[in-house]
Amino acid sequence: MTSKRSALPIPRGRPVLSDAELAEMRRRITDCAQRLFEEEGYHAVSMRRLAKEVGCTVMTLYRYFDRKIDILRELWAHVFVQLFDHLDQIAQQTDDPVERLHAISAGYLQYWLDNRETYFLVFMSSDVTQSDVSIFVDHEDIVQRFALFQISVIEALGASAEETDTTLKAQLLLCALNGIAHNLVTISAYSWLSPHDLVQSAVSGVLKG
Amino acid sequence: MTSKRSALPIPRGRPVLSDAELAEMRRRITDCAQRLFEEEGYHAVSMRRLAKEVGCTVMTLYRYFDRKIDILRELWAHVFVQLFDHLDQIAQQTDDPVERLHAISAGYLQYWLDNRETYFLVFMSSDVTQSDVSIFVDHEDIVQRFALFQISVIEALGASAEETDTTLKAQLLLCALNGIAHNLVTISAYSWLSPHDLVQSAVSGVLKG
DNA sequence: CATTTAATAATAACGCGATATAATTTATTA
DNA sequence: TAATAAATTATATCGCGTTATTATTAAATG
Repeated sequence: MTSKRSALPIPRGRPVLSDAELAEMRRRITDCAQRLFEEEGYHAVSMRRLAKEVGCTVMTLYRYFDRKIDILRELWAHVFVQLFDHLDQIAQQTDDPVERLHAISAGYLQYWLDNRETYFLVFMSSDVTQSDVSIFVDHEDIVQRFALFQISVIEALGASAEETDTTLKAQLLLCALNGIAHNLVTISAYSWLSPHDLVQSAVSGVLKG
Repeated sequence: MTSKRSALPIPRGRPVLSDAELAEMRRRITDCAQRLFEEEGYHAVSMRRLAKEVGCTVMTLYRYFDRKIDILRELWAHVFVQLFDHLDQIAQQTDDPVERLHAISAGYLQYWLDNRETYFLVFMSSDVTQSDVSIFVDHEDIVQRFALFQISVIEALGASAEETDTTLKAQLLLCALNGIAHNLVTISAYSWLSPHDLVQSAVSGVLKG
């Protein structure tokens, strides 16, 4: 069936933006935003300024994004793609499963320590008032890539792995890594032990605990 | 020696605010701010509004605090005092060191899960631009109270404890707990396993890893 | 081409955090 | 009490995110 039963409303006037057109303009905006945010920081770049750089009005920005923070959220996907591409590369460089788990864990943490600004943008820029912001809701494909950790945990545990066990261990490892990153980045004045030792200990705890 | 060698500048006019006066006014402001922030949220309360409630002008607020966020930072100390008073109470309820470590760890996490808004205020309200904000720099007394975790780790490990080892383990445990809290609070839409299991696993990993 | 409808621009406005400046009040000394 | 210097007020300003309104432009149809 290609035709509907009831009469279709005859299209008049300028048509609504196609998905492609919509995506293209959103891409133009986020590309520009990414460059500016990285160069000058999220808060330093105003919507007025971004509009000028994109070559449109502020109102047009608000047609494609409800809020400024939504433009940033769009960039988070880019960040995680880059991060996990990097981790995949690391994972390929060793055949020993335990060593591999250590390597990607260390790589994950190092990424955030090497990109503090990005960490702030991803994990600390949500508005306090909108409490229930969940970062990954709109990006199922990104969530999928976190499976790398559970897979690596399973392989590192070998035959001794149980189903629910590995989910728990993988989630805990991720929480621990995020916690280490968060503390080292935000409470930088405190005399933390080396990231290397903390990661090593976290992985060991997951494997032996 | 009570007198200085060079001539003291003769004090004329209204004297500078004493430390006590300064502290009192700061206290008046933070008391009022705490009430308002808890009732309506940090961003919902403007400096103009806060000034009106305190009974002064906006300019006076800015005399006692450089920025709005500094008023909030002052409240963080209150939060941690309350939290650790609670944890001390928990710690007293059991004699078994391992059980005690589990209990305070669970209590620490539960506090943040029960006070999500507070968690946001403490851990997620720093401005992205001022990257190097370290939360605890000004509150050495608060830092001290985190020693509860290392002490508990040492007691739980018993004779097998080594010096540097316990520092590492205590730091890792705190990172893991903060990571769990952060993930569960901010990425609430994801299907995390239960906080109880995550904490239990984190503590086990620290003790056995 | 005329009509229609969506996209965009242009403009103004609101409350916000923050800053600057000029009164005015307050608490001290001579 | 007069002079003085700090605290405070009053007021204006700035750029910000965001919203609203109105005019203009662009792309389709008949």
